[in-house]
Amino acid sequence: MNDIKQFLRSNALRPTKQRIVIAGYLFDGTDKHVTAESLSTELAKRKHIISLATIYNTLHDFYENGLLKKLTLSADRVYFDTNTDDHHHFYSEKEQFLIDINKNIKVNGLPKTPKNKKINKIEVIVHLDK
Amino acid sequence: MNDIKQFLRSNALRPTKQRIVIAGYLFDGTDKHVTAESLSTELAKRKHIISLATIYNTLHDFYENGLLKKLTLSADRVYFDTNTDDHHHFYSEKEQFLIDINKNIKVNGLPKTPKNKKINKIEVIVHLDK
DNA sequence: ATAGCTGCAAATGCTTTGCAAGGCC
DNA sequence: GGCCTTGCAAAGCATTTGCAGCTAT
Repeated sequence: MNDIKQFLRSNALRPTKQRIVIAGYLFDGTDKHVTAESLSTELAKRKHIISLATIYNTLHDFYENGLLKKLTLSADRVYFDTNTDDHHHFYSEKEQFLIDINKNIKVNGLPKTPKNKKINKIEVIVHLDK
Repeated sequence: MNDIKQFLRSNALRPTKQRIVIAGYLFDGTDKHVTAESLSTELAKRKHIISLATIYNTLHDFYENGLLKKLTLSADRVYFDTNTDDHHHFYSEKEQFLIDINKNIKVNGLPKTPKNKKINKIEVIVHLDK
C-alpha cells in the first residue's frame, strides 16, 4: 500500500484513492490484459466502484508513463497489457483472449525501412482459430 | 465495365451501380488501403456520391467474399487492403499510412500453439516513428 | 491555497441498423 | 414480381470531454 503510493509518486502520478486501487490490482505481480470495461467489472467484484471515465483516464495516465502497453487488436476495444517488455501475442478474436509470448521471436527478411523513418516497434500477432 | 460486372457476379455479388463504381476504383490493378471514409472522399472527387452506409456495407460484402483483407491497426478506423495475399505492413500511426511488405518474412521462435487451437494467420506490423 | 483528480452527464466519432423506396434478374 | 440493395436518419458503443466539486500536497 505504501509501496503503491511510492510507486505512483515515482512515476509522477499523484497517489489518489482510485489510482491506488487500480494500480494495486494491475501490478500485483501477475501479467494482465485489461480493457476499460473488464477492469471496471473486475474492480466492482472487489467492491471498488470507480467511474468509467476515471478508469479511462487512469489507464491512459499509466500508459503515458510507460506502465502499460497498449494493444489494438479488434476495432471495438483497446487492450492494456501490464507486461511492458517487448513481447508478442497469441490472440483469439472469437474467444477474446490474449496470451503473452515471452519467448524471443525473430522476424527475418524485412525489407529496408522507408526513407526517413525509424522502426519504433515490431508487433507480431498470432491469430488463432477462425 | 462488363469485366467488373462479371467479376462481381462470379463472387455472388449483384452488380449494382454502386458496387461497380466501388469495385472499379478498388480493383484497378493497384494495391490500395482504404477506410470507409477515405473511400468515400476518393469517390466523391470522381463525382461518385455513394452513401456512407452503402460504402460500409459494400466493404464488408467484399471482405466477406475474400476480395479484401481487413486490418485493425488503430482503434478508431478499420482499414481494408485490396491485396489479399499473405503479407505484412509498415504502419505509421502518426502519419496514418500503411505500406505493404510483399517480401517473404519469416517468424522464428514461436512457442507452441495453445492446446486445441489452430493458427489462423500471423500478422507482423512494423510500427514506424513515434 | 492550489494545482491536480474525479465523476457525472453530455458530446464525439466510427460503425451499424431499421426501414421505405428503388433496382436487378 | 420478388428479392436484394440503397440510403437516410436514428441508434449503438467505446471513448473523450466539460466542468463543478473534491483531494493531495
